[in-house]
Formats: sequence, structure tokens, C-alpha cells
Amino acid sequence: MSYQTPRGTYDILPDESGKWQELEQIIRDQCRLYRYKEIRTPYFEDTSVFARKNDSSDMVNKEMYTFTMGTDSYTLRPEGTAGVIRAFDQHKLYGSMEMPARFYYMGAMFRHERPQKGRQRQFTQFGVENIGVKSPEIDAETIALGIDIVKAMGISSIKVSINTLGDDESRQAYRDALKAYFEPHIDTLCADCRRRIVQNPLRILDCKVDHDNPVVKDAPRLSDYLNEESKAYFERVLAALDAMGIAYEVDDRLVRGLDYYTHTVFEVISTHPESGSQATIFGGGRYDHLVDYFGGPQMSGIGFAIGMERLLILAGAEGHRAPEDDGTDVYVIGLGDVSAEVLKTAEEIRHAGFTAEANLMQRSLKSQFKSADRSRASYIVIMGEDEIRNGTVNVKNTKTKSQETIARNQLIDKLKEWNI
RNA sequence: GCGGCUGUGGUGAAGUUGGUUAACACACUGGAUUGUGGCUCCAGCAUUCGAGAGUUCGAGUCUCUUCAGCCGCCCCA
Repeated sequence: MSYQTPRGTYDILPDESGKWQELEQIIRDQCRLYRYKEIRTPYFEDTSVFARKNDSSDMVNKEMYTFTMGTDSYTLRPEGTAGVIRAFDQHKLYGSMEMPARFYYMGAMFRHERPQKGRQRQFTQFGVENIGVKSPEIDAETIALGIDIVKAMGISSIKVSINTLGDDESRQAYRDALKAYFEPHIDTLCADCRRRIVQNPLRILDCKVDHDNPVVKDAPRLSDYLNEESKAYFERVLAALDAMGIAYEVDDRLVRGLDYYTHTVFEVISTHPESGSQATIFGGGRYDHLVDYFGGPQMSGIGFAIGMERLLILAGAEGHRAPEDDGTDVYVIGLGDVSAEVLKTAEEIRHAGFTAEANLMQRSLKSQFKSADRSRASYIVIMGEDEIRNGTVNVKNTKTKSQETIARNQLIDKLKEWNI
């Protein structure tokens, strides 16, 4: 009988927590530069927050962890945007915050999928939402923030794909055109796409199953249905990216899995072989109707989410190394039955602001020195019964190997003097 | 949800056509050296081969079931 983490979940052990903390710090630093503030929403919400009507995405329809308590149905959050917008509306932040409101979040998301490298059932996302102002330059700025974070992690093999879905009018015209186009060919499409004709015909375009189907290849192009306003908006997004020197590819098949997107959608994928089939590092887009869907005014927003596990895998593959633990300032060794005095000395050192490990196991001197080595101590304090009687301690500098005997009550001053 | 590969100690692993004692290395613990470490030498360290059942005189090696990881599909972060 043995216990293990549920499928698709994993422990972050002490050896790995350092790189997570580093990534979290880089994210916080970058968000500070862009003046984004953190928002923390619950890990579960009422199911209706995620399962919005007419949503055709797989994520919502077959991958959610939903449970019932009494008559209430809850769902472990599969993505971050819905909860943030719900909070934005619930607290009427549209009335109190300066626009655009800028949020970021970090935390676990849950999707019931078949696990693979870079794809687990509990995974960690960092994301941002910029709400309240619809501006092509804000779209570009949002993408730039994501890219800055990826670059700060030492990842350079990336490709930025971008597309526009157009405004409501353009999108509706295109949907109707696609429906009319695909319906006569319904027999040639995969089962999922037959469903998509009704719910979300745009998704047929980037269907992997029907990717080579000539019917799909020859489908009408969204670009032919964009109205002038949508085209102009997209042109300005691209111009802003150009102005920042961000390279991108326009991919008019890029639709993305969430149904709420309008106008700009984008995806950043890794071109590094280590990323395997889970190459998407971050993705997002603009949404014109989420704020009003949750009961607020009609306001547009844009956001993206980054998969933090994927980011760490790629950072490691590209040679990025998290800073290592630099060892303890002081390691206190005791000889004989002196553990209480060893402990007391270590406490004094800690209270003075130095890191200290105390060996409280009354082991042989040799093994205690070994432990001190492993802890990469800068100084070793050795105290036995004689020293305690005399009110002294021996302090050894592990670099110079020189040792001196000093009065115990001078230890802290000495450590400060040595400036460790 | 579909298809495939893999699973031996703390770690990396060797294990011949099923044959009785699970190699070797690293790590770890202790000793040589009972008050000074990173070297050397010695000793210890898997009643057990992911888990469970079966075939057999005998299974790490064969069969079935199951769990997990990985790869491809799908999905997306």
C-alpha cells in the first residue's frame, strides 16, 4: 500500500521550489513595471461562471471538475479570466478604478485531461486582464508584457502568431458565411466539426483533424468579411507591434479555444524541440462582451494566460538556471551533552540576522563537520563542555580554515565585524 | 477520450532460452581517527523487482488486471 499524488498532479519539492519562487518574482517585477496589480479570486466558483451558455469549447464542455454540494454546483476554475471579470463586476470596480483596470493573477487551474509533459490536471497559470479601454495599442502593450516575461526567463525560441476575429458585425457575417459554406459538405467533416457548424463554425478552421480537408482549406476567409473598422483596428495593432520591434506572423486560421474572443487574438509558441506537442506558452485575446455578460456595463477587455510549468520546462531547456541556495552563515557544532547550549547559541545568531543551523544530534565531531560542509557554512562554531565552562566558543572560517577562540558574548559582534 | 512505449534500492542502472544469493556505481549511515571536515580504507544499506492475481516444481523474467509516467492524437497554458 502506498500513496501517491492523483494523476496529473505533482509535488514541488524543496529542490524545485527555488525556480518557482524565481519565476514568481520575475512575474511580479514585470507586472510592477507595467503597473499591473495582483487580484486573487477563489479556486472554485459557481459552475455558471465558467459554463456560459452557447460555449462550445472542449475546456468547458468536457474538462471541468464540477461537484455538487447540496443543491449548489461548483467548478474548480479551468482558467482565470472568468473569475477576474466576475470579481470586476461583483465589486463594481468599473465605478471605482482608473481605466484601464489592470490585473494579474497567478495560481492553480484544473482541467480533466490526459496528462503529458507540459500538460497536467492541476497546473499553474499566470495571466493578466486589462479592462475598460479598447485600444489597439493596449493590445500590443499586453502582448509585450507577456513577451517580456518569457524573455526574462531566458527563453528566446518563440514565435508570435496573431489574428483578428473582427467586431460583432464582422464576426456574425463570417459565421453565417461559414455555416452556409460548410452545411453542404457536412459529411466530409469530423464529428466535432459537425457540432461546431451550429455552435462555433470558426473553430472548424483550426481543427487538427480536418486540417487537410480541401473543404476546410477552401473555406471563405475571415479577412474577406471584416468591416473597415475591424480592419483598421487590426492594422493599428500590427503597427504598434512593429513600433516596439516585436516580430509576429499573421495567421488567419488562428481562432483559439475560448468562445468569448473578439478582435485581436494571439498565441506565443515555443520553437524549441523540448516543448514537444505542448508548445503553446501563452495565448489570449480581446473580449467585448464578458464584462456585460457578468452583469456590468458593456466594456471591452484583453488578457492572456501563461502556463508556468511550460515556461519552466523551456527555461531549463534553454539553459536558464535558478539561483542556488548559498548555504548557511553559521553552523553550530556541539561536543558532548551540550545541545541546549548549541541551540541557544544558534538562536542568538539568528536573532542577530544571520542564518544558522544547529547540530542537535550529539554525533561524532567528524560527522558534524560533514554536515557543516553540506550546509555550505561560512563559519563553524564549535562548543564543547570546556568552552561552556570557560564562557568561550571556537569559530572557524571555512574558507581560510583558520580558527580562533573568542568570548561567547562577543560572538555576534565578531560575526558582524567579519561582515558575512 | 483514442493509439503506443516504459515502470528493478535514496539515485543511475545490470539482470543470459523462467533456475534458486538481484551485479556494479553514486548517495547515505557507522568505524579506522572517542575535540576538528571535504582524501583513503573497511563495514552496513532492495526478504524484493510499480501494485494485484494467475501459469509453473520454480517468475524480475510468461499471461491477465490495475496504477503511474512518457510519446503521438485531441485539447490548450
